[in-house]
Amino acid sequence: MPTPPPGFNIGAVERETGLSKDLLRMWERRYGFPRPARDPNGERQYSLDEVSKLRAIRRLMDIGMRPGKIIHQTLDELNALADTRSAVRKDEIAPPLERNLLDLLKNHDAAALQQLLAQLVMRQGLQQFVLESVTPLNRTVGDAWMRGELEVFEEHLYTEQVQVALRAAINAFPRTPSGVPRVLLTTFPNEQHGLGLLLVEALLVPEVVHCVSLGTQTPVEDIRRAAIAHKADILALSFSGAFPLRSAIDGLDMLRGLLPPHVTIWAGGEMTRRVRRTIPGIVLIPDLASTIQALRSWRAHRVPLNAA
Amino acid sequence: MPTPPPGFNIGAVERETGLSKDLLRMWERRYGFPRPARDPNGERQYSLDEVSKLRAIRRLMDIGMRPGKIIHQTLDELNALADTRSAVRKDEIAPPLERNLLDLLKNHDAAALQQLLAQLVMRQGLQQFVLESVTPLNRTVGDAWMRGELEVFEEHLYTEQVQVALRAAINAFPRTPSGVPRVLLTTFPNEQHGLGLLLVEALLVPEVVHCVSLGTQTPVEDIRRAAIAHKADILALSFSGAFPLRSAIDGLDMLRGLLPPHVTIWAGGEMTRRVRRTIPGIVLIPDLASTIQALRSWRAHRVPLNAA
DNA sequence: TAGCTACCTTTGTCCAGGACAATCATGACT
DNA sequence: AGTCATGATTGTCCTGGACAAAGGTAGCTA
Repeated sequence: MPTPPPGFNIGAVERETGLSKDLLRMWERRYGFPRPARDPNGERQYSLDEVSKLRAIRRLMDIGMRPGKIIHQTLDELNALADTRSAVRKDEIAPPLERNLLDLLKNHDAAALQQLLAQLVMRQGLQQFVLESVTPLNRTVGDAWMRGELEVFEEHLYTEQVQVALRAAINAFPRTPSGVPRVLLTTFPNEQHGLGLLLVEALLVPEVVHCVSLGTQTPVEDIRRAAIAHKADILALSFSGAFPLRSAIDGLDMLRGLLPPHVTIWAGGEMTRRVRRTIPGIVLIPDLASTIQALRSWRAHRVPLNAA
Repeated sequence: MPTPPPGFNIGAVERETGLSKDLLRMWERRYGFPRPARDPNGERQYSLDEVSKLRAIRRLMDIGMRPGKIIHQTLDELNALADTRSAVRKDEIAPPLERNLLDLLKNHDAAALQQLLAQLVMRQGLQQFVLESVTPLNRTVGDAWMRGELEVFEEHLYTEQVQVALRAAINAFPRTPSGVPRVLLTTFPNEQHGLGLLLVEALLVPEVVHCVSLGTQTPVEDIRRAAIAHKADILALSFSGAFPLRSAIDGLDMLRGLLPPHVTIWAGGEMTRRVRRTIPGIVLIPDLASTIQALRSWRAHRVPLNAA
């Protein structure tokens, strides 16, 4: 049994793209794409090309395009479409940092990568590191992966090394159990990406905020209990781009009803860009920089109230 | 519109319990549970009780029970079942460290917990900390959680804090890019638990080993590429107790075939206790202490060969 | 005793195709 | 400009059938 990568079954594609099985079948029925091969057992076998195109479509939908309009374009056309979106960025001089990073990743030089990140933290300070280095680097790595320029394991290595650098830097700050506000960080079930939590923590810790992270995938009911048990002032939830919008909004609505009104709820991460309307009682954090604004806003409104 | 908690639709239950929609419908057809009410539109509306019981079933399945055997028990009986499993330990005198830890967790005192762990690392050194403190504490927390004495979020907090302590301690060691052997750490897809990787890394780093971790869930083909790209001497894979034995063995066999023979493969974690026979070309690491033995063994056999 | 094989049972995922509600887009009307 | 009705688009849920993968057992053999 030498070669494992002949095709993806529908479950694998669901995991890879974040598009539900039902939806994949529906698109096939309605639009004729994707039209995967079938294995001897009649089950769909998606090719790598199909999965790549699905990812590209997913990405464009995340920024507001409708599937019916783009599903029949070729992968190249879709990439071109995505490019026009970020044309501004493209025209800039290829930033040396990004190139450097990609080179290190492709050479699998973990040590040098680690050193580069540590150096950046030192030079820029933690907050600036997050806002000005990690954010664009994430984007670079994400784009490169989308285009198939990076292997999965190379992207894993990057994520891991960024986490190491962030944890180290966060630990360098003194613990502040008396910090205000008290922020509880976690994600909903089925959200595996914890990097966002760490990024937010890295932004807050220098502001003398008391952060408690539960890691990823806490059930809603347990989030409620945790927020109360930890006397959280703010509950910060992170959602990756692939997170189903509907699930997120339902869960947020439910949480808002379950928690006392003095607990502020923040919802951040890639997914929040897809949210059109405002969600009552929820503060949306569409990008990392907004985290600090939201914190300032909380302090302006809440602290005087409590102190009075 | 505050929150109507009358029922969960099937998508919500999938999120809450991690059981797929297909599976929920299949259980209803086959076992008659859960049998949710229907809304005016004919769609399933699961009650909170049903969701709670589903969660309990899921927990027991995670430790190896089969759904058919337990699905008709009441919620109380299920909790009792979880109890019997750790009855032996119940009788033992609870060591003070364990009691202390559980108290801190139930008081949600993240700061004190953090301090306790940091103190233990200092006092015992990293390796001893892992072997003599973390291992029994993990067990304590796991048992308490199974018994329902700990909330999910309390268990999450513990895991998170241990990770913080371990990362900090690992970072205190100098990077050793020239360390030998070179160890690559990761897990198979569908294995979300990464704590085991960190524990192994914590044991190896003091031995001047060069560790590169890819985090969790790397596809087999990418593990192969990563091992080659990183020139790994040892590939260390971690499996939690719930990991399907068959998948693990197949994956390991395949990897063994894909990798050159001079790459040693270690398989560790709870799952390995269930492995009866030996797997050709794979070194089983049934407990953490064996990691160090395996390392010594590697050094005894391999280094002379390479040096010769 | 330990390992293997064959066979039966249990369990989870996939399939087809129908239905329908929520969302989006458009255009007419105030 | 804003608001409302209308029609098209889009995603989720439904039923009930099929089947393969994993677990478990018993008998055979070294």
